[in-house]
Amino acid sequence: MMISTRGRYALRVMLDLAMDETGSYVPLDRIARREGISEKYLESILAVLSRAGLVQALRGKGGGYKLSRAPEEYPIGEVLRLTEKTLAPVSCLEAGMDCPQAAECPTFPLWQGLDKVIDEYLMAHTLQDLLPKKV
Amino acid sequence: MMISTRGRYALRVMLDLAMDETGSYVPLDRIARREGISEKYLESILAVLSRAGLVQALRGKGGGYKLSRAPEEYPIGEVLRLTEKTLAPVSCLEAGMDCPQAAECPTFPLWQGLDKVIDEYLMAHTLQDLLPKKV
DNA sequence: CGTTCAACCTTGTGATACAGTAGGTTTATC
DNA sequence: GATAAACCTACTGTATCACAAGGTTGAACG
Repeated sequence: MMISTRGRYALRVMLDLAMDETGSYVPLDRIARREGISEKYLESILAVLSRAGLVQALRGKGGGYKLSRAPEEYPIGEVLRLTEKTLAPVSCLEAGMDCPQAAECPTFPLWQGLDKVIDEYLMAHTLQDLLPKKV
Repeated sequence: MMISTRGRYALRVMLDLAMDETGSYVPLDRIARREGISEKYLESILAVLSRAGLVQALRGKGGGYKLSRAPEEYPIGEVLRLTEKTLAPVSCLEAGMDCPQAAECPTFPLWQGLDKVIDEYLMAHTLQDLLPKKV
């Protein structure tokens, strides 16, 4: 499968933070408990999200994590691209790949098309779309 | 990535056979040489395709493999589904999974949608679409 | 100033899948 | 009966995943 636990956790954590009304920092252990995810593993995921600026982190007492933007400003694809090694459906399309036989490979256009379909889908939805609507 | 060398090889082999005009059986070593794929590894892939009836195999002298249908009757998705462990983008959607929390999981519909998009794409194209058109 | 809380950083580990290898067995054809 | 080919079983090195352990730095509060 293409999207591992890592990426799925990342998405759930972002949603968790988005649902936190208060706007103050939420500590790691509370997120982990709410989502039922291993603290230590979650830490490594949040580190990435924090370094990339998707969440703001604050150390020390009263610290934790919170979103740095509004939920509708996070395309799902952006979250996943950070936490997954790649979103490409085949290795031919990965970052520094540039297969030299791509030009004459009869299957290459197929993979490009698949990649496009996936990317468009993931970039078309934002965190906001996944939040339970309160009516 | 979601589609491994295994599935890509399978597709290339099917195309290789589709381009073989003669209609007679093509031995493994010739396919392997033409496609630049390890003979032994390819063998395990063709075994699956043969057992599933996508190709016909003949043993002994003059034997080999050939397609059992016309190229336009092979959706790409069918070939890949056989050779890949799964085409599901997340483990939540895999065969005997049925995550018990699926109902309340806010991300579940997203994965269902992604799965649908991928499946539709792969089932909409056939081997025929990938054959170089002779004008 | 020192204690506490919490993020940050480095390292290790068991399980699994992937890609390929090795060698023998059966089945057609000539 | 020799040969060509598919078929079958088992092994191996590499990499990634999902986590665990333990220590370090930094912010707040009494």
